Amino acid sequence: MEGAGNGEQRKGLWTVEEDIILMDYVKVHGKGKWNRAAKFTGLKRDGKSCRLRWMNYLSPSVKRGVFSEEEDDLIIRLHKLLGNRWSLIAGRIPGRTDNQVKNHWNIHLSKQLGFKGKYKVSDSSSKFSKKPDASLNIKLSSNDRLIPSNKTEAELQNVLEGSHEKAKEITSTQEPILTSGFYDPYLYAPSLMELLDESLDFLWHDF
DNA sequence: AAATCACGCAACCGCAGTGAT
DNA sequence: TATCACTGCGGTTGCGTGATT
Repeated sequence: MEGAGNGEQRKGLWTVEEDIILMDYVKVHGKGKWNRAAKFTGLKRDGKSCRLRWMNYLSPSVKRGVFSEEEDDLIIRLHKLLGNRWSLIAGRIPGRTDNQVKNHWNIHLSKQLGFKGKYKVSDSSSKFSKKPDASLNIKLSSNDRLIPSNKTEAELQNVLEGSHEKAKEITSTQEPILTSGFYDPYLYAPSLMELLDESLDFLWHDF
């Protein structure tokens, strides 16, 4: 990573001043239109960089700190089900971003589960070179998603959405508990994990 | 104390999908 | 319908820092 950019675009780590400018912009104009945000604020960053900074760091919904065992477990289960669909996995783990989940997987969980080093694409020409074991009856969608062959992508989404709704029901019937200013869903871990197991059973039935 | 190594994380890159014109 | 701008995603890179030699 280079420091201050040569000319127009700045790259590398964000400064506190840049963070404040971006936060102020979002406070007033809301999220989205990141290219416009970059121009409007005068930040020498492109829209993608602004978006990434907000999504992964500045957003108040981002939970920081170490991953709990429950989160690890959830990631492992969801990864088994979904493959490297980090955004989908992160979407089921409140407060965690796809980047966090991806990093955590590559650094900790892949080793823990005996993957050889962190996952690397062996052939740069192939974005998704890590194909599933052919002996497993897995099909790949147009996006190379891992989907049990007897389930459609829509079914998969429905089940996950259903789980999400159920999870909301479960959590809404219990007293919300804040940990360090963040709502900690894993205080409800038993119910949520049972729910996930149900979903996994459904998806992998006859698989 | 200095050099080296390994790890963790933030950020970049390229590509694909989607919506607006 | 075609084109373009924007957004989102996954893979990868490289910096910062603590541990080890």
